[in-house]
Amino acid sequence: MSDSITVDENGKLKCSIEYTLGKIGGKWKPVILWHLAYDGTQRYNEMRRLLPGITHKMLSQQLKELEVDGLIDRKQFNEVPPRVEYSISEKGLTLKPLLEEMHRWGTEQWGGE
Amino acid sequence: MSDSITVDENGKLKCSIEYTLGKIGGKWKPVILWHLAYDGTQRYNEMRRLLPGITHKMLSQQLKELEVDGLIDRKQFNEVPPRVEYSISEKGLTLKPLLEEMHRWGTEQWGGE
DNA sequence: CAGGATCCGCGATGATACTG
DNA sequence: CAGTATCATCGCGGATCCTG
Repeated sequence: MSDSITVDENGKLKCSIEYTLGKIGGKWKPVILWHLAYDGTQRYNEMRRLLPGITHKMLSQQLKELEVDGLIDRKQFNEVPPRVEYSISEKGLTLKPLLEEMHRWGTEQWGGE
Repeated sequence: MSDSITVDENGKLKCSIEYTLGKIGGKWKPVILWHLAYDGTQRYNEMRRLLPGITHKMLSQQLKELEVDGLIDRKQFNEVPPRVEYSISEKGLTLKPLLEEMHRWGTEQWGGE
């Protein structure tokens, strides 16, 4: 059973795995989604604490992309001081099995080498 | 339920999801593993055909890393011309649920936006 | 055929300063 | 507090040539 391959608007070949990688690939997104899915709603600075090593720029950039892709929700309160809460979206919840598999495999293999 | 966080030898924080990303993260590895897992054993040049757009360097590099990590097997035949066959390993097979989830999610979401 | 070695550009990422 | 803007850097990945 091979994957179905198609061609995108730029002539680049894509398969559904590449599509998934495009949405949640990279160093931070799976971890961000994991925290929001299993630790629940978080404020911006709380996210920073959950992701040691991430920079301001990366965090806001990744959050923005995830929001644009509809995988997380952003709720802004117009208070002083400002407050913004991030949470997993309905669509983001469909990633739970994938995130769980990533977590399970990592936990299982860790140290087994 | 939060992920357990530990510290690696360099002082960098890692969780099991980051561990997984370290092993199969990146642009090519999941797709390579997918083909070997579902299309079966492939020769080097067959892999190239299955991965349109990948360069020589990237393919051999990724294959080498996957082999070192024990996720794929490399079988070399000392013939002329040379022949090398790559296949998914026992350990690599444990990634099947993860690969299937990546494939399933990508297929499901594709076009749904 | 199956790769290794080398050079190099650019996008991803980081550091820092600034703002509503 | 929750970002944005700007500049610097670093290494991923591509192009090319070479080899057993």
